[in-house]
Parts: sequence; structure tokens; C-alpha cells
Amino acid sequence: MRIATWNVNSVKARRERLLAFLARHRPDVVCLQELKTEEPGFPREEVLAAGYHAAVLGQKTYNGVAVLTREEPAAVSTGFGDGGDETQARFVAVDVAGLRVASAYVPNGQTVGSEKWAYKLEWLARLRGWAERQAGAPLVLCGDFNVAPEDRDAANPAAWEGTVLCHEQVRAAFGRLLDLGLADAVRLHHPEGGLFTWWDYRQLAFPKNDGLRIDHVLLSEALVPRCAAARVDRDERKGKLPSDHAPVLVELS
DNA sequence: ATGGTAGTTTGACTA
Repeated sequence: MRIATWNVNSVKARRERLLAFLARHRPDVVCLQELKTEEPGFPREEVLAAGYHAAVLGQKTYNGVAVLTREEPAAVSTGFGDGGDETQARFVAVDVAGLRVASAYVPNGQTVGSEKWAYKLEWLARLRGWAERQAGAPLVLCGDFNVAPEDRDAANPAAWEGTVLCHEQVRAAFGRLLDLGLADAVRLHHPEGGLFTWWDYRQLAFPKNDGLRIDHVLLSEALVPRCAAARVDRDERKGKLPSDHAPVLVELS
């Protein structure tokens, strides 16, 4: 079973890229973030023709998440259902193939100390609450976490020290997710670090490989023995009109 | 030098 997560940075701008990605990897499940469109703008017919059901939570201009599945999901839920703010389309989860799979788009946080920063910290705490309530489910929590968990997840950690993607408070919040028994799939298979999923469009960051690893697949404890491989599809960041994020792919036996 | 790219939208915001 192959599971992928990818921040596409506009599913309308990346429609052909997405269809080529599905054809190339034939994943069983794909979590998408930053659709940047309401549901009617999602290329549902093309994705269906490629063999996928689509659970979509859209929003105009910003955010937007989806889970594509080859099997029809047994259940779909959007948001955290915790009584908190649900105005931003950042979370959708499905039950499929005996798994609970979630696509999360964690707020960037803009600048430390801003209102958006406070919202990011609150959102990460709510995400932890949601994950805690899934205790016992075989959980695959995927997404753009906007957190590089450790210095080995940045090409130039000194340049990013104290910023919204590397700040100790978001690293601690990420750590509190792992404390629930969730495992970072790429870390399991590539403990040496130096593997990145996002490169800024500016400053020739990709050619210089000046990246960060901020997109993750977290697996509940029971799934860890089934995780045969985890990788970053760096090639997807190459060529014409790429997303600024590369997909992460995980193989479950 | 305090910039730079990209998407949405068409001015300004977000990342």
C-alpha cells in the first residue's frame, strides 16, 4: 500500500502535474494541501478518470485539503470537531483500507509573535487533541506541518533558527504529537537527515538544495512494523511550473 | 543591497 502527501500550491495550477504524479506512482492514497480553490474548482472528473475518489475540503484563494483514494472511503470527516474555529480549510480525514488517513495543512505562522503565530500554536495543539482522540485507530497523519522537527531537517539550520518553521515552540508542539506514539516515517528510514521537502521559489533555493523538511507522514505505533519504505520525490520539484513542495511517499506492507 | 518567486487576482496578501 502506497501513501503520498503533497502540498501542490494550487491544484488548478498543478492539475497536469497532479495527474502525471498519479500515473507515475499509482499511489493508493494521496493527501493534498494548499488546493487554493473551492470544491467546484477541484479537477474531480480528471481525478476520477485516473481512478480516484476525492474527499475535498476547499477554500477560495487559500488553504484547501483533500484525500484521494483508489478505494471508496468508508467515512469522511472535515475539521477537528472540537468546537474550535473551522473557517480555514486545513483538515480532512478518511477511513480507507482499514486505515484512518488525515491530510493536514498546518498554518505557516508568518512571523513569531504575530496573530498568525498564535493561531499556528493553537492549531497544532488542536491537531494533537484530534490525534489523541483517535487512540486505537491505525492512523496515518499526513501533511504540510510547517515544522522542521530538528536541525538535521534544514540545509542551513543557523539561517532558520528561531523562525516560524524551526522555532522551539513549534518543534515542541511537533514533539507532543510524537509523544502520542506517532512515528515520523521518513525519520525511521533516513535518520541521517539532510532530506528536504520544501525549497523557497526565491534565491535559487532548489538548485542550491537549500531546503527544509516540513512535510511529514506520521504513523501510529502499530503501523511502524508495516512501514517498508519512506522517501521524498525530489524529481517532482524539478522542471516547468513545480510546486515549491516535493511529495513524500510511504510504503506499507 | 533587507531584495529575490509564485499563486490568486488585478492590489495586496500569503507563503
